[in-house]
Amino acid sequence: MAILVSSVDVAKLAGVSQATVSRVMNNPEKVNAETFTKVNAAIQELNYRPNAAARSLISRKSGIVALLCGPLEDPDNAEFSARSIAYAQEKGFITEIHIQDPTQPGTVFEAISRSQAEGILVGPITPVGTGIASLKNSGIPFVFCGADQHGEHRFVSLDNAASGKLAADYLNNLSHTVVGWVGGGRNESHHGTRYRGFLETAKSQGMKICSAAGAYSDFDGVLSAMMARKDRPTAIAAATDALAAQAIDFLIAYGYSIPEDMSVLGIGNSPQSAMNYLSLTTIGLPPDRDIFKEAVTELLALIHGDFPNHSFNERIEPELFIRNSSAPNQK
Amino acid sequence: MAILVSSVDVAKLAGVSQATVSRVMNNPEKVNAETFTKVNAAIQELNYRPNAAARSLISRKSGIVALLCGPLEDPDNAEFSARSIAYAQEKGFITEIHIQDPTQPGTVFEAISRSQAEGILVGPITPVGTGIASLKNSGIPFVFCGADQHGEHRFVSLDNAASGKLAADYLNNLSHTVVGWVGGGRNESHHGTRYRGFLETAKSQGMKICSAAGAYSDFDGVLSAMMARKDRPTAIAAATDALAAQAIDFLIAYGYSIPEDMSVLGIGNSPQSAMNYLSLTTIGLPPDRDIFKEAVTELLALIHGDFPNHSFNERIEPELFIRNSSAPNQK
DNA sequence: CTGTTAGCGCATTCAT
DNA sequence: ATGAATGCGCTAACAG
Repeated sequence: MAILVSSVDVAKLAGVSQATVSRVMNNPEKVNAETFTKVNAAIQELNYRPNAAARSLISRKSGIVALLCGPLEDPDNAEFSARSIAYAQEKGFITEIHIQDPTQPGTVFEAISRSQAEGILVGPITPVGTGIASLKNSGIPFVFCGADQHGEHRFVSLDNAASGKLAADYLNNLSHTVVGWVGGGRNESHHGTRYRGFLETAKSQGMKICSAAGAYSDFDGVLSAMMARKDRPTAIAAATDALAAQAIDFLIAYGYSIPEDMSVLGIGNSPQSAMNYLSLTTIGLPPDRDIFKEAVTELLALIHGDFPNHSFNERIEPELFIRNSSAPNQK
Repeated sequence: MAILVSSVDVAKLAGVSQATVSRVMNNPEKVNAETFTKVNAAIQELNYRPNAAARSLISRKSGIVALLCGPLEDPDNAEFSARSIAYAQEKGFITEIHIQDPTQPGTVFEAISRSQAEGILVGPITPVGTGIASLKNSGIPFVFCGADQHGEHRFVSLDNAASGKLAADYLNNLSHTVVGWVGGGRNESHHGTRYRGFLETAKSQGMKICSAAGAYSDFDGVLSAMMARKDRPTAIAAATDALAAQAIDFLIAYGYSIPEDMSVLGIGNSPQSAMNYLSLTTIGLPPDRDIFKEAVTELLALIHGDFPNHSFNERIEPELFIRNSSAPNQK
């Protein structure tokens, strides 16, 4: 923010009042043609740029929306921000990003509550009660997108519990009776919800579950422990496609063939999962649903004061995308 | 930005002057203990948050750095922003992102020049002369990271020309004489530089080059055209790992085995390339170099007014990472 | 059509 | 230690 020249400087050089400079910037039609060119010349000469802070101090609008999500190294977070930013920018908003530190999930809420943002888009995060309360108290409108929603807030998301159920049902249909789960240890709310949906259904069908509290950091150790068991699983379901991909990476390194030796199932239907070198069977949104666009649209409507009272609770039924990482149990 | 309550409101409730409220926020040690608690109580009660716009209007500091890069669907851009944002946030800065629309590469520079940002980090983009000039004129300090640098600006980047040369040399050593190139048609400056380095070296070694102006959108058509030739290549080099991965995806779909039928080589040494299901031979930075951290550090030093005159021109020698997507030519 | 005036919310003198 | 006054750069009445 290097403001070297103010509208007063321009006014002096152009020999007009500061208000006229302001008019040239905002209401050009309400100013005489020759003064307009005169002022514009001064603007060019001094390379004048209006101070955004002063503007928003008056208008109470910053033109900024805030994004809140986990580290962008996680492909789910990357996709969330990529898509949301694109839509917001399309609508004329600048986006500022706040990354939640998994080791201190609470701190980010303070900064975001103090920000100049006109609205907040909450992506996949580790929920913190006081943090959500802080958001609410800030008075800034917010919408959840992708993560599970806690409390009575607006949200749009894949039905995570149903996705877990679908994963269990699918593996059960393939006759897998001992199955692993990867991702249960992560704090993101939607991971847990997916796991609970999976666990519940799998248990009700008499399947045996090896759960692994897998973080990205110690993935190999976690999966080693799972596969070292005498009754090792014949299939692994993961909370996300990225975790499923990591599982495949591990299994290849340890000599397994996919899907002959092991079936692997993801959740998310990420672009990556469709690539032929991965070809991951996964569970995700119907292709015609774009939750990122829907979330941004809702948030901007809130910012503009439209439909302040209409409800926005979109929990979307998942679909199964069968590819080459899964097969019937051979044993 | 929903400011419901100002420092004046707090002052009234606490029975003090507005200046005292300000002191409580910024110089707590310079205020009596009991007035401090009294004011704090009022702050809590009214849920007061200082207005960031008013603050930066006075201090001329926004605590914001701007990022400029291409669409985050490109993994290179995603990595750039992921890493940069993390470092900036670590240092107490909020990051706002500006995405360059490849179809209108010039427009983004206007918005970014007007932003409140204290500094700009320029990532992989399509360079536009007037845009760069606009950045310079804004008076906001900026640093290039990853992309090729144009003019006498501060930058840190892989040596893109040398990377292209290294790619050609490596394929030549593997006895490939007819080789394809993917990515030459993209506008990002570093893609072009990689291509020129590749082309020059390949030609000097008598190799035959099939260049494909590949965009992400019509990738299949472009690669089909290349592989339909009678003298189809035995190896393909790509401007980025992501393009190389797409090439592999295509080749698998068309029945090729990697590397038996075709060698594929990327540039970037992305995290993805090391995964066993891809195992992409690639060219990238030495593992001990972190250009994102270096760029952010340099930018913050500029913002803080440190070393205003020291040079920052880091063009880094590439390394070769041999994995399983490449093999000697069998023909 | 243009100039004058009055704040937006806050930090910072200067008095007291 | 605290209050009154000033101004950051700008927009929005209000006069003329």
